[in-house]
Amino acid sequence: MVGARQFDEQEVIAIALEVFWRKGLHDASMQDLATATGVQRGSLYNAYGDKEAIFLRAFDQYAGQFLETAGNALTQGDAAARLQKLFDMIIVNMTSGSPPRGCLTTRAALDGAVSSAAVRERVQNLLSGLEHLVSKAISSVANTPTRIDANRLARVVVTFTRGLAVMERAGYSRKHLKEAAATFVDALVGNV
Amino acid sequence: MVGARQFDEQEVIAIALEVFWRKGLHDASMQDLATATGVQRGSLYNAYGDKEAIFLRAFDQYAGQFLETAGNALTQGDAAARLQKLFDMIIVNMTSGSPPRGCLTTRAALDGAVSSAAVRERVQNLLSGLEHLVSKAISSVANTPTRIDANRLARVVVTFTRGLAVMERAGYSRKHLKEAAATFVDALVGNV
DNA sequence: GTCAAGTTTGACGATATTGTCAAGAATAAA
DNA sequence: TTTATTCTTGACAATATCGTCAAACTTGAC
Repeated sequence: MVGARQFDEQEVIAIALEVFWRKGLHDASMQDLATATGVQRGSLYNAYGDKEAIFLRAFDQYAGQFLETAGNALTQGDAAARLQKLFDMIIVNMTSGSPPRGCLTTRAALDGAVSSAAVRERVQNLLSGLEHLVSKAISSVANTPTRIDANRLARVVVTFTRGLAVMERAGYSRKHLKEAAATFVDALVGNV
Repeated sequence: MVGARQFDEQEVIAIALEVFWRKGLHDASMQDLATATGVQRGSLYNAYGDKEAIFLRAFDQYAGQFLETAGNALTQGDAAARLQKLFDMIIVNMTSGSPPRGCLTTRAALDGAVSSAAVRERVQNLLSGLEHLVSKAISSVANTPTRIDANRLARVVVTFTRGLAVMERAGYSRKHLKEAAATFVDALVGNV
């Protein structure tokens, strides 16, 4: 191919992910991305079309990593331990950095600029993917009789993770979030 | 007082509340507020100073109504019934309108423009106010032995309400949200 | 080396939004 | 009715975006 691209796409998308994570899809400008990546605005437009396209690439990369990590967290121990590990992972994920960067997915879901069907779809896919993992993890624990349907329970768990993301933005520390998650697991276990 | 204000402040704030509810603090412009209220931008600047000041007035009005309604929902029946009523109220609140307007508080918490300490403080106050109401409602139910501390449980309940708000933005219908809330209550009750 | 194709660059016009201000209008008090 | 005070109005400058484009540049293929 002639006229080769002058930048490393992997790196640019990775940096864009950080920018979106910090500022959100709406608040991150093309100039922000250009400055952070060292690639001029015009080049980014040429390579990807628009900001949303860059976001979608970054989000897809993030979603893959996230679901993989979540899947790993959900493999060991009984139902309570699995959920606890999942929450630990998610809470660390959203409270890392200084200041904490929050949850990319939740921010994307709430972003006013999400008139875009594509972004909404990615968010839904990630959440339903997580729901599926949780449901499998719960129902695959051999000796845990489930009074409540695993799918419904999984939806509650996913919804609670979203709640944690909001509470983080409201000012809750990692410690507070972990305490809330522990209480949640404690309240559920033995009654499912 | 000479040079009297030409508009009804109550009405302007009420309309501003609707605009912020629809668009969020960040996305609603002064021009949006001017158009919706019929009051010119200059007059709004003169009367309130800036957009955030208008938001704070609108939010304070909203928060008062919200907590009052929440308090009413939490007064009848056993713990499960009270929580169920609270969730019903909150879900109806966030799924009203077409398209659904979502949750003002959650949007404010996630809004990128919330570098403002004042807005964050209002959000925290509303959430802790709700937490307090829930805690009181749970612990005041006479014959409900609480294995888990009422305050901790209340925090979990509030966190879950925030999760519902996110799921609504992700595309969940009123029906889906009610089902999730019912499952949540079902899973908790009998194990608290 | 030459060349064609894709990439980069810097500038341009178009919008949108903010906050301010001077001049005119309206009002309640004297 | 006069007057002082406050409000309203429309325009202004300052930014910050976006998306586009022609010209220059780079690169790999021939």
